[in-house]
Formats: sequence, structure tokens, C-alpha cells
Amino acid sequence: MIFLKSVFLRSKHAVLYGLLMAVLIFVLKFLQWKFLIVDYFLDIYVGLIAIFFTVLGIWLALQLAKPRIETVVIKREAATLLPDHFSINEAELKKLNLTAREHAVLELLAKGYSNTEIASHLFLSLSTVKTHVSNVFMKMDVKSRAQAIEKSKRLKITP
Amino acid sequence: MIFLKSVFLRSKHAVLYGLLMAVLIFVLKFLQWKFLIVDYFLDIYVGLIAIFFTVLGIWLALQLAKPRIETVVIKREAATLLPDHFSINEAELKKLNLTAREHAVLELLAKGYSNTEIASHLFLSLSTVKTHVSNVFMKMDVKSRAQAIEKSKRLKITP
DNA sequence: CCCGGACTCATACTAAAGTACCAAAAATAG
DNA sequence: CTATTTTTGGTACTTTAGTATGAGTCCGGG
Repeated sequence: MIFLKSVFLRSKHAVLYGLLMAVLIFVLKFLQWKFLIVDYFLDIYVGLIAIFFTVLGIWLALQLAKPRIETVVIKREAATLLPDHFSINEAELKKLNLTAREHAVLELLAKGYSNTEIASHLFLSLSTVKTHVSNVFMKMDVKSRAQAIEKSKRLKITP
Repeated sequence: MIFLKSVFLRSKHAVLYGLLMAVLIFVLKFLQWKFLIVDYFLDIYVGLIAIFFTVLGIWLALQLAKPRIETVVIKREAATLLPDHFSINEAELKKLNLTAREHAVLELLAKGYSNTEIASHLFLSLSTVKTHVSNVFMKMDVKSRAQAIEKSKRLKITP
């Protein structure tokens, strides 16, 4: 009994347990003298004791087991947007009011193509490319292809 | 007894419990007739029963309570990448093996700055800037600042 | 039909970019 | 301290980029 008490002393249920034990002992002592005459009483008596203390044990264990419900916080590095899926900023692009040809030229220009290379790819003369490029610069409000490329990438007008 | 059995029937421990009970009943029956003559035996008897079944109950409960040891997993989105948070591709940058000065020049170059502007910002002569720029082009394996800018942005070497 | 926008091309010119080669401080590593 | 790399700067030159201006063609809408 003392052993049990010391075991459950740290729990606030220890006191309750002790009281229950005391009350039960008195009740049992009373029953012991009142119904001892009955032959088979001891069987029932032991059975009830067993059941009671089993239930008590279970209840105690469940109370004591409560802290075992642990909470684990797992920080998860969110697998955010897939590695740079590019989407054109249509709004900004529309503001520029580029013509189809100018847009085509800008696309190649933004890839680092020279005027001559752009001319070859679009089957244009160097002069025509220069004209388009100049017009693009005006509309984009830049003064060099370097600025044009930087701005295009920054505003997500080209990949 | 039957009630207890039915309660714990779903558990694999139910059988073990039943067996223990049976054995115990026989042991108790034996002790009952052997030491009934001793007056105060009933007290010890009940005490042992109580202790035994309490421990048994605790043990049973702990076994049955195993599923109660829950792991509450809280997934917490680590405030990850905000809309295009830029991070430099250190690996690619290292491959280029740029010197500190060359890197500084590239930074400005990638912003669309002209050689003269770069010279002003870094307090260098135009000649020096041209030298650095040429070296950067060699190391980046490009032939113009346009390509350099495009490649820098593509490889995420500059913002 | 003809006007305007889009597209094409050309010439002439200036400015900037880029290459090649050199060289001397300055910093750094062995 | 010496060797090497980095940094700085220069000259001379070629190439490309960029501007300005003009002009011819084509096409759709008033």
C-alpha cells in the first residue's frame, strides 16, 4: 500500500486513490463480518475486489497515460511553385503597345541575338531590324538593347 | 468475469487475462482452504488481491492505451519563397571563376549599364571597364553584353 | 478611293561596344 | 621575399549598335 502510494505520489490522483482505498477497506471490513456466514461469499467478494481494482487500475493508468499524447511539430519546407515556371506579364506587355513585328524582334533581342542574327532569323535586312529595334526602344523607354533586355526580364515580358 | 472478458475480447490480451484469472482463482481457492484458519489472513488476502488487480489493471490499460500515444503532426508552412524571391545560383557563379572586380562589373552590366556608367559607378577609367568586361565575356563564353545579360539572368547569377 | 498604320529597306552618321596587346602598380599566396 | 594574380590603365583598331531621315509597299476602314 505504501509502495503504491509512493509510486503514485507525484500524481494528483494519489490522494484520491488513498481515500478510495480507505473507504473501501472499511466497507469491506463491514461486509466481511456481516456476510461471512454465507459460504460462497468469499468468491463473490474476491471477484468484486478484483473487478473494482482492475477498473481502478485501468482508470489510474489512463489518467497517468495522458501526458503520453505528444505533439510533434514538423516544420516542412513548403515545396513551393515548381522551379521557375515562367508566365508572361501580359499586362505590362500590352502597355508597350508593340506591333507584331516589333514583338518578334524583341523576343530575339532578349535572347541576346545581335541585329544581324535577328535579321537572319526573321529574313529581314539589317536596316529593317534596326528600325524595329529603335521603335521598340522608344516604346520601352530605354536607350540600349542592354536596358531593353534587363527591363524585359524584370517585367517578365520575355522568358 | 464474463463481462470483463467481453470487454477485452477485442484485445489480444483478453485471452492472457482470462488465463491469468483462471489460474489466480484456483490459487486463491487453494489458499482459501489452507489458511482460512488464520484470523487476519483475509486482510492480507484482500490487500494482495487489490494490489495485484490494480497492477494488472494498470498494465492492461497501458497495453490497451498504446493507440492513445498519438503523434499530432502539425505541418507548418515555413514562410517560404514570396512571389519571386531571387536567390543567386552560387554554384553557377563559382564555375565562372570571376574575380571580385569582374563580378562587380557584371552586376552593373546586367542592370543594363553602359561601360561609361559602370566606369562612373566604380570610379574606373573606361579602359579598365572594357578590360574587365572583356574578361567577363571570355569567362562566361559569350560575345556581347546582350548575351552576358541574358545568360546571367537565365542562370540566376544576377537578380 | 485614299488615309493611316504597319512593315520593309536604304543611306549616312555618331556613339558605343568589343578586341588585341601592352604595362605597371597592388595585393596575395607560397 | 619572390612569384603569381588581380587590378588598373592605356593605345589603336574593328565591329556593332543606335539615330535620323526618307521612302516604297501593303492592307483595312471610313
